[in-house]
Amino acid sequence: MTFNLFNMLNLRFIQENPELVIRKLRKKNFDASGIVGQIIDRYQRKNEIQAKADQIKAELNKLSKEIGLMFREGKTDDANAAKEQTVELKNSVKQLDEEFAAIDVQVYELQVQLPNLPSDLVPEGRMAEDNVVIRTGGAIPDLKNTRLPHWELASKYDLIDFELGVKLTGAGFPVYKGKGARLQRALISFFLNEAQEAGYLEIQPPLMVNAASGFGTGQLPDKEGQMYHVTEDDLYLIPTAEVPVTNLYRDVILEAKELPVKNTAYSACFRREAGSYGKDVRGLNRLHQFDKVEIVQIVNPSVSYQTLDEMVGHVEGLVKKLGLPYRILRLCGGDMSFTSALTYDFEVFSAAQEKWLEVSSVSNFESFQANRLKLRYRDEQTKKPVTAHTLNGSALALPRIVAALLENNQTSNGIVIPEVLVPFCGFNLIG
RNA sequence: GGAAAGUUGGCAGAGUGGUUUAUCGCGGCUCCUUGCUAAGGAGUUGACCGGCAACGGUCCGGGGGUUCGAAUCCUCCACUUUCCGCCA
Repeated sequence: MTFNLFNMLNLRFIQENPELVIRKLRKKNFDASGIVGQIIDRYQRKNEIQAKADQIKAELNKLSKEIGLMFREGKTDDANAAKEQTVELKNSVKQLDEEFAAIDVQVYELQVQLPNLPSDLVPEGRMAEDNVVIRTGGAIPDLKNTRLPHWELASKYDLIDFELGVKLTGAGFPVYKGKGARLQRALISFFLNEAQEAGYLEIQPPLMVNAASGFGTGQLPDKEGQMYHVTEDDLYLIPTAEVPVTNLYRDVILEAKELPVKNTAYSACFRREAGSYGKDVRGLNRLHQFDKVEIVQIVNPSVSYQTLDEMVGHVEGLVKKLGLPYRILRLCGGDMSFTSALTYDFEVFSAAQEKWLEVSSVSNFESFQANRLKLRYRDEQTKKPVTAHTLNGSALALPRIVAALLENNQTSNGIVIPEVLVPFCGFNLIG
């Protein structure tokens, strides 16, 4: 579920802690030594230019005011003489402003190249194999040799029609039918109810967003190719509800007492998955359109790691209630997303494919996203705006959950529906 | 799709070239009053950048321009609202 974002570290923090930034990013296998040095150099130059420009602007402002007074008092000659003085100052300001704008772009371009700093809890490592399993739960069922993969079960019980989806749209857009469709609806309701009970406010967001929103969460400009783009109206289909929900708080200063903000949203998610064809795309394993319930929190920085644990606990509760065998991984430096400070992935075991499937990714972004979003809260003591911490996680994404449910719960009588879902879908067996 | 009007601080809403340092109000905050009492009075009130600070600079939808000086004039763009048309 990881979807790379593209936000940024605070400049002043980099300036004050260059060694720390370099050391921490080494864990993400990122050599920041060059960029950090350049940023500090450019940033310093930028500040020098601003100081100079500000000083000249102050003089100009003062002069303009005086000229106004002279005209009013009829001292036309004095005024015209003063006018001539402004010419040179204006030229200097123009030159400095241009230089400032250019260097500002340079700093920004360097700044956005730096990934978020990983938390100290992040394990060393380069790839998925280096992720650390921190917890496992549930029992892997002992299925007979007659076990079927979910795409065959979907066809056998007429739950999901992949070919019809191809006819209507294309690969990766399945059609859910009958009990297959009702199971989808039941899962969505179950996940939303659980989130509501955990204190999350339910949001029903637009499924299309404008470029400003795509930019706010960082899909743009870097990941443009991953989103479906409606060029006629310049809108993007959302790849996750995280985009509209997080953007609710773009350019917002919250009151301290409003924290924590806890939002949940169901949405269809659309991903082009460009370049990811090949293995692991069979059946429900990787789709262009899928359903997901997302949870998002905006919190005071002092409690964000506590919140992360709470969110992991929430997701763990869901997979437990569904009776699926699962494991929780703490992602290593090399496997984390660009924006995350600490990420836990949830995987469920799909017993016919005999594979662990990622069904959730829960991350603390600390202030990395909030910096880009200009999402702040007003500190109760100082009354000044402070960058908030943001976290989000899938709770949960449906397709792989369905895959695992179908495969793990198959019996000679049919597919047994987990008890928690029965009130939502109205049946306990697909037979 | 056609036409018109708009976009100013948390909200509302003035401001058509120079004490605008953006009016007044509401809301918020602080204090006072507690015989105007489901009230009254006084004061205060944004963000961003630089600076230890004093302070300076920037911001009136966005970009460009005119001017000694722009919320105000010119220009391009975006968005919103209303009416007409269409329509779940």
